[in-house]
Amino acid sequence: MARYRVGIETRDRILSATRDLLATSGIDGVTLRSITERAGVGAGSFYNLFASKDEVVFEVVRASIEAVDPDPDGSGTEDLAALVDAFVAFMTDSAPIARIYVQLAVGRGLVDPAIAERVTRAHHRRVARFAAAWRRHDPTLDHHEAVRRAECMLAALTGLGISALMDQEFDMHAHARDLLPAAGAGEPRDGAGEDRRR
Amino acid sequence: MARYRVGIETRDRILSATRDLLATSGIDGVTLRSITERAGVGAGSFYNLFASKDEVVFEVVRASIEAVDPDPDGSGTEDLAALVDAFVAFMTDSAPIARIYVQLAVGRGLVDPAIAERVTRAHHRRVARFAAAWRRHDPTLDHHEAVRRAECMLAALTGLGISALMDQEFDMHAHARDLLPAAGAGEPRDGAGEDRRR
DNA sequence: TCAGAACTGGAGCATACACTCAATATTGAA
DNA sequence: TTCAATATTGAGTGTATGCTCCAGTTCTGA
Repeated sequence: MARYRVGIETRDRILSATRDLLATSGIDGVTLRSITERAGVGAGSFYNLFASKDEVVFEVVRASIEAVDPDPDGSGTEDLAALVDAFVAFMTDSAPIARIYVQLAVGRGLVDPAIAERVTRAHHRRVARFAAAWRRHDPTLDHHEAVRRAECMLAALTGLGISALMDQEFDMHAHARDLLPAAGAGEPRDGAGEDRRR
Repeated sequence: MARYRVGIETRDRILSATRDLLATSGIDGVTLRSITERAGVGAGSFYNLFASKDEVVFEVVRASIEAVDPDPDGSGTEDLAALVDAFVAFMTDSAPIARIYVQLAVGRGLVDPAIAERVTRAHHRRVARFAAAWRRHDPTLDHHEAVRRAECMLAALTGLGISALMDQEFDMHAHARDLLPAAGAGEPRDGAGEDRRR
């Protein structure tokens, strides 16, 4: 059944109230009451427009993550530094959204198989992008080694991101830079093989 | 106040019931009711022995972490490999409890300041231990550089641990080994920049 | 103009949860 | 044996949640 104009406006108000609450109070700050109060709407109106509370939360998070994708077109030419910078930018510049994302991915992904599935798929896409960038950086790497380095790099970035979300003083950017291979060399500074400098 | 023998036994039953529930049903499966039912104890007895539900959950997680500590007495002689192995052992061998730990630390630590405080304190202790091990490994490192390496290493381990919890196929041990400095060398294989040695 | 679809608020439902308390029983040192 | 300290019980309290229901209002297009 087609929506009337007022219905669409109400829907937008609810989405925007949810977005604000997620940013300011985290995932636990979002209750049906807080949403409807902030949106200035009754519970009945809410359920006239959304099937459940989760539906509106997922919709907001989905839209927010899409909004900060560094390469939504998938042009596939970005280098390692750009990928790392994009990750750092998401974690630091979009901290409130990043916080929600991490809470959903880790806090609920470890419990809810449906969420785990979504998170794992996104993770594998990211690993593939990092691995491709590794091979552009050093064409002698075989596939497995590139994937391995990508996984280690992403793991380190994830851990650093969590540190940054926990501790406002933490300089994620400085730490993340050290994960990159030394400038001009074909060798990584991070977790690869032997000590090549001797 | 000293406990009577029966009180200590009841306490043990509660701890063990909580541990079982955490392992089998995850953090959401642990309610006061489920704990007391499984332990065969009234709610009042529970609160005679523990201040809150959280307290008993934290205690179980703390004990599980301590159980894999390579140097419980704090003699300060453990090397990097032992620390890394302990972290990996906790994440893989005690996966159910590790899952709880990560959910608590990340899922709730990003929201609840009291939990954030605990997590941050534990994190700093861990950084200090890793940094000390770095300096034992390579006495020429200055304090800051050792801390930096410790932070990067722990961040990477955290990220790898999350991957391992999400994906049962993920070989955390293999990845974690690559974070260690090459055997016999004073140089790290991981994210330590060469530029700092000039 | 107006039928009927879409929308509205908010009281109230069912449920779940952590936690309290006052009465009663058990323990163990002296 | 005494008795203060400790342990135990479980119905009850207070609070919070997501969601339903529905009588009344507003909107829209034919």
